[in-house]
Amino acid sequence: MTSQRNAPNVARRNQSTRRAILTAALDLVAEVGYARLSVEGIAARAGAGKQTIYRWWPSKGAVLFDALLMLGEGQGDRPSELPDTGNLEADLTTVLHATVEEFNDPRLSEPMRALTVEILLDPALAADYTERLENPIKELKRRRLRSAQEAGQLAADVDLDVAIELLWGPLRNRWLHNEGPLTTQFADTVIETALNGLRAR
Amino acid sequence: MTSQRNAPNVARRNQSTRRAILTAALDLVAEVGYARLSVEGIAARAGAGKQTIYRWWPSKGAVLFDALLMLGEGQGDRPSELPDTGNLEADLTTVLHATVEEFNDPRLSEPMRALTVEILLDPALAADYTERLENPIKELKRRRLRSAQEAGQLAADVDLDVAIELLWGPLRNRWLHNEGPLTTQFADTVIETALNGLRAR
Amino acid sequence: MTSQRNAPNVARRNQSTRRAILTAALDLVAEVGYARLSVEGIAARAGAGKQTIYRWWPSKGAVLFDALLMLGEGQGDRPSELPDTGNLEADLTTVLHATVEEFNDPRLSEPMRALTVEILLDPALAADYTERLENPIKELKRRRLRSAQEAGQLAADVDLDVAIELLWGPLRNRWLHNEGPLTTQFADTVIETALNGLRAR
Amino acid sequence: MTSQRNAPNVARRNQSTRRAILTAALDLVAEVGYARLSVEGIAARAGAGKQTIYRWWPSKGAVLFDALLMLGEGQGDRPSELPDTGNLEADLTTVLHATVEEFNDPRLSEPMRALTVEILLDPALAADYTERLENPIKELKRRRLRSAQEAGQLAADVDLDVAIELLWGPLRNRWLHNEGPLTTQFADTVIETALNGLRAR
DNA sequence: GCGTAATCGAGACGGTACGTCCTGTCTTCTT
DNA sequence: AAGAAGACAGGACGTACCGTCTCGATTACGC
Repeated sequence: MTSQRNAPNVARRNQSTRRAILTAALDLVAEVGYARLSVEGIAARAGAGKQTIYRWWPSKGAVLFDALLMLGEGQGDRPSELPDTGNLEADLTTVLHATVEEFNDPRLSEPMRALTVEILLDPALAADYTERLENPIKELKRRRLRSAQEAGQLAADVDLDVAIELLWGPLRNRWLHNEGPLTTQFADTVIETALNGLRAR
Repeated sequence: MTSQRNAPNVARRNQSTRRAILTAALDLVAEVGYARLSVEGIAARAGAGKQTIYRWWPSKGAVLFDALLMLGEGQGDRPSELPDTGNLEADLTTVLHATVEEFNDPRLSEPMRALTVEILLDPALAADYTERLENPIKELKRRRLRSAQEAGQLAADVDLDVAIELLWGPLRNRWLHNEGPLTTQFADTVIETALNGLRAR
Repeated sequence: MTSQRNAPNVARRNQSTRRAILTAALDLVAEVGYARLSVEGIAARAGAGKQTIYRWWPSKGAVLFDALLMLGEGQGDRPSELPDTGNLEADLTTVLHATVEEFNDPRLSEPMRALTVEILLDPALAADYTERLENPIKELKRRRLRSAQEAGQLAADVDLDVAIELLWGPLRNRWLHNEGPLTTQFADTVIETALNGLRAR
Repeated sequence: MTSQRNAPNVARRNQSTRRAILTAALDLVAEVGYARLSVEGIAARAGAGKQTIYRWWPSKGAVLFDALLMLGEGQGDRPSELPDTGNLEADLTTVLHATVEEFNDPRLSEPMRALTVEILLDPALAADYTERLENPIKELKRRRLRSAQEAGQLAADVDLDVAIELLWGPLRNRWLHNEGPLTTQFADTVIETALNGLRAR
């Protein structure tokens, strides 16, 4: 979280403590699950005082959010563009297969589910999440689809946000609501069905 | 010895207390939101003892679930079939417009969001929900789509579950994650796009 | 403490828990001293929840007060009169020697010092203490001195409250402020000096 | 190597900061009472760093002690002798009336009560206090009483420390334990009773 | 129609965690 | 070096709920 109540002096922040807290949060979510995750537990595990957590984060959800961002930074990801080989279907397959993999990795999946739930309960956190993660990623998707549209691979009158929802939504839903196994084959079916439409022709 | 600790005598159950508890749960979710809903609060509001709640429901999520079912019964809904006029697109429009309306009604929407969150956190509740609500409803959808398929309005090789996801998923996602305004126009766009597919032709 | 904020149901009070808490308070004062005594510590030692303490007592000082009263009850004391043999000086000697003994018993002395300090800081507790302990005891003293006055052993115009202060005050001060050793000999000197006065004659 | 961690260079001490801290301590005791006095609060009020306080004083009681000494210095008191007109009773009356006045002045009384409490809890502070304030003052009292003894106004066999206690104790007790109104009349009664003794004659 | 057994309201209880306050130490930058 | 500022680990505060557990006081059956 960037915005704070009373703006502690960020320059003096102890970075190793920050890392210890974020790591502890990830570890604990993995170990005991989100429902039993507590600020007290994170502080104890990190060897930090509770006040140190409350100084920098407004809620345990915000800690988890930063922890996930840290995880991402570590992997050097945050690409500035989605792949664009000129073949939309192939590129979507690449991207969604990677997503399937992430969703199936408990190290990522557990804290992401936890964060998602927290976001459903905490509008402030939701706003932060939308701004810092969802919107940028959605913009990447939008750009890729616009490029496809210009290349004539996507119908000109398609609403790109609806297209994004048709392509990425089903995967997220299966994951979040445990509505079935997350397989690359499912991703393939979704892509094909969304591109071709349901209608008989 | 048939009687167990966990087998209270349903016949003796006080129905007016039951209703008071479910009503209190709905009222409180509306008033203070899900995050601040507590069993203690429900009991106090309902003029009931906490034990009475714990005797009949395993969690506050289960109370909320029953409360929503009660809400539904009152409206005499629970149709045994989705409308089937022979025109799939028209029927989908009818159904999804009704869904839009439900999602925009705070009396239904707030407790439904709360229940959804609880389901994400509580596998036992999730199983109950899947069995008692989600599966029956999904079966209705599946039947309507199968009928369309047989009538040649849907491609023969379409996976019906994926089709359901493409048609109903975007609405639920917008609602659950507050990702945009829930309008009948959005529903129309989704239906059209899903039926026709994204591909230029 | 008798007066409570929101009057919990005294009839349902768990007496063994009450005793456990009071005993724990006494033990902890003896072990770690008053400065490090905490409600949290008492609860932990007693195997009780903190709320149980806060339900029945407004402060740790009040717990300590009740603990001391319990200690007194156990010893079957709380005499309804001070000894009155007809010989004032002898009776005062008896009483003050007993007081010296109490002050020199760490089991009583430590919690009493702690309570006294707490009373200095907490007017509500002070009022309770005055009403339930100090005033009754002072009345006993007053009665004994009045009897002596009527027997012609005390000057008729002596203010009894001042007399009490001259006789009992020095002992309490030595004890509370650690101003010297608490001996029976000191008590004797005080009695003699107070009775005879300072003036040369 | 002479310099130690615990030996700050007194010569470099910022006197205006020292005064600001002592003044803040007095102000805060007056405003919020002793129980809510905190080092943090003093530092904030004084515009000083907490470390500056911890560098020069071992406890908040010590700060309060110095603050009171500062208050005394300002009034130019610290007499080297108690008044000795040859009339003991008159001189005692003069002195105790002045004491009554001090105890009734909240500017002095509040921090003195606070300091007294702190002394009861902190043996190190108690030792300091005894050495720097109590003993010198007691020596003044002892000298005045010895002079009276030599002048034949006090019985030759009277223990001077007990006499001091009989004369000054009752006033202090009334003040510290709020045991009644502090009036010059009370002081007069104490003096008279202590000098003449309780015994009928 | 009368015990008797379960439900019910009430709420005390042992706990866990909350978010806040303060302690005493430490670090950093300023004077 | 001392000082202002304030982050930090830690401990305790007093509160809110959890889920379990007694308590009488109503019920509503089954004999």
